[in-house]
Formats: sequence, structure tokens, C-alpha cells
Amino acid sequence: MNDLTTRQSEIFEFIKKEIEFNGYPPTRSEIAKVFGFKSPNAAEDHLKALKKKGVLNIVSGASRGISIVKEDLGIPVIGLVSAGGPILAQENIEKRIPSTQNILSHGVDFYLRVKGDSMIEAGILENDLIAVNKKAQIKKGSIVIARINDEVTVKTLKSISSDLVVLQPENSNYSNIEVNPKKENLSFEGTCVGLLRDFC
Amino acid sequence: MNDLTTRQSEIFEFIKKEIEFNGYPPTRSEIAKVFGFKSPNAAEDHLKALKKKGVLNIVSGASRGISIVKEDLGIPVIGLVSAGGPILAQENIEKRIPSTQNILSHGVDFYLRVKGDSMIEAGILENDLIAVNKKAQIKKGSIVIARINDEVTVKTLKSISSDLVVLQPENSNYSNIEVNPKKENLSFEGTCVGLLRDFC
DNA sequence: TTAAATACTGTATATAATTACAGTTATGAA
DNA sequence: TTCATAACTGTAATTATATACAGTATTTAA
Repeated sequence: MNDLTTRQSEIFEFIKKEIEFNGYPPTRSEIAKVFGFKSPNAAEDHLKALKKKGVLNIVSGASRGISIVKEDLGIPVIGLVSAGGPILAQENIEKRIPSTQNILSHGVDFYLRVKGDSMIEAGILENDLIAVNKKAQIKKGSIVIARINDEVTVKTLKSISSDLVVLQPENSNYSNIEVNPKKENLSFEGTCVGLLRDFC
Repeated sequence: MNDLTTRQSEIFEFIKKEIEFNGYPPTRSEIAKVFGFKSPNAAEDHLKALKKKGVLNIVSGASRGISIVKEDLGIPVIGLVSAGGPILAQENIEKRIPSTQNILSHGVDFYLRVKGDSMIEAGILENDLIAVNKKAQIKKGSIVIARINDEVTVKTLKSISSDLVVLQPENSNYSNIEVNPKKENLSFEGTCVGLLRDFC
């Protein structure tokens, strides 16, 4: 229900930019003028389409009564991960942090609250929030969020091959975790791309 | 030039809330209705006053042509601190991070980029950004940003009295710093209230 | 004390803006 | 083929909106 046509995207982007730049939305005539429409009704038609597709709200009768539908709930913060189910399951979401501006440079899919002290030598302390990107390439040396037999853990990926994956805690009191992905259930939830610590 | 009267503040706050809530600014009539004015001209007068005081932009002729003047440049990120001068001097500002939403719970006056490894055992690594609050009470045990004879340093405040201040690095390779505030120039730039790390 | 600013009422009007209705043309799916 | 959707032109009417002008009363700064 949210695949806009090329033209609709152009109109939608223009409206967003206008709101950003002027502080208020454009009128039908203003849209028409910018796109070279000879009738404000062309803009009206586009607005109706964008409303129908759920990306705009239109308040009838109000001048400039256009607003952007924001489905952006914020970036979820994952506390304890319940066994089974996906990490992003509703019951795992502790709260959400507005994603209004990307303070961290990579895309952040979710924040994970750190349990335990296995990563303190990498400067990752208990209760820190690590910013996780789900799609960033999993590679040697990066800090990964791994799931081993339904247990979620944050470790440095030391080596990876088809029958041996070595996960290294950054705490000399702990030993490396060696997993054979053919025998055990191993998956990667993502890569650590940042960290937030909130002193309170 | 920016001291609004009580009434003007009410109007100004209302306009901000309307923009936040509806996505577009109110009309004169809408303002008048909410405040019980019997004439839209009362709203017009207020808008003119708010424009004159520099907190609003009004685009003449445009319906709802009201926008908030934003002086908010974002929270400064301080890189290297040049000797002398205040920490927030222009030349020290590396960039600014939009303060659209307070991710961290305390007020953040600026971010300071960490140099060196003196705090690694507190999970503060080189190049991390520590969030600094200038006004939070300086107390024993908190991580403070101190200035000793024009040198800025981040340490844990171990003890404080009129003739001895002990600053403790969180790295066993370093020794405590002892300062006599009567003999040396010591000031506190603020308290660490958070941390941002951006893996890149 | 005197002018300027604040905070309104009341009226009126030009124009800004929404939006319906009637069409045209092109494209892709049933 | 035929119908729905997309992307417009063109016209026009209702209503939404900005905003000027003329007042009044109160408060505040010079």
C-alpha cells in the first residue's frame, strides 16, 4: 500500500522539503506552479492519491492542511531477550528512542542493553546500549550480536569458517566461545555500530 | 529583544504545539478561538509582536505563513581544546549534533571528544564522545571535566577539599593527579553525564 | 507625565485556497 | 477489449484567511 509512483514520490518529497524549509506545507497552487501544472487540480489529484496510499494526512477545508504521516515509532531498545522468537518481538522492546536525527553515522536498527561484563575491555559496560545494524557485513574483528541456540550474546568475531566460529569476549576472565554452526544453531542478529551510555 | 510577555509566551507556545501536533501552523482565527478572542485581529497583533521580537517569521499573504525562528544550532562537539580561552570557543567546535531529542536523560551542554586512554577501565575509550553537563553538581565519585592550568582532562573526582583535589585516571598505568587549588589554576568544566561511541 | 507598548473588540474586504465537476490521454492489468 | 489508475487541463464556486482601519483600556518605560 506504500509504493508511490515516480511522480507521486516527487510530489511527496517536494512537500516534505517545503515543510522543512518554510515551516508550513504548500498549497495546491504552489505545488502546481513548481511542477508546471496548469491547474491546481492536478496537485489536488496527487494529494488524494498520496492520502489514499497513507503517506499524507489531509484536513478538509483547512488551507495547507497537509501533514506527513509518520510511521516512525523510533528505534527500539531491546532489554532482556526472551527465549525463542525474534529479537525484535514486541515483548522484548523496553522503549523506543526517537530516530529524528542519526547521531550515529551508520544505520541503527535497534539498541541492545548490555548484560554482564564480558566486553568491558572493549569499553562496553553492563547496561550500556549498543547500537546494532542488522545488515552490515559480518566480518572478522567486528563486534557482533550472535544467537547461539536461542541465547543472544555480544562478542568480537575472531574467526569464521563453515565448521568453526570463534567468538571472543573482551574480558580476560572469560574464554573464547567456539561454535560449530553445523551442529549448533548459530545466527547473527547484527553488528555493533555504536554505543550509548547514559549516566544516571 | 527576546523577553516575551506572559501572554505572548502563551501564544508562542500554542503555535509551537499546533505545528508539532497538526504538522502546520494555526490561522489567526484558530488562535483567537482557542484564547477566547472575539476578533482575529487580536491574534494578528500578537503575531506582529512575536515577529517584532524575532521569534516568529510571518510570510505576508500566505495562509498559515507562520514559522518558528530556530536559533538552535545543535549541541557542540569539542575536539582538541586550544590553550587559553573558554572550552566552548568557536575554534574548538568540531561540529554540532542536532539536539532534536534528548537521547540522554540529563541536559547535555556539549560533547567532548576523548583523547588518550586514561579512562579505559571506566569504559571510556579514545575518540568516544562524552556528554557533558556544565551545571550538574561536582561530587566525589563522578567523572568530571577538569581544567588544570589551561589543560583540559577527564578524570574521576576522588576527593575534594579546599587545599587538595585528587583526580583519578581509570587506568592502572597512570597515577592520581593531586592538585592544590590554592596554588594551581583549577576549574571544572562539567560532569560527564553520558557517552556516545560511533564505530566507523 | 506622556508616549509607546500591550491586549484586546468590532467591522470589513480583498484575496488565498480548497475542491467539486467535466474532460483528455496514456498505461497496464483482468 | 475494457476497466481502473495515473497524470494531467480548464473552469468555477464556496469558504478560509490575512489583514487593514478604527476604537478602548491598561500597563510600562523614558
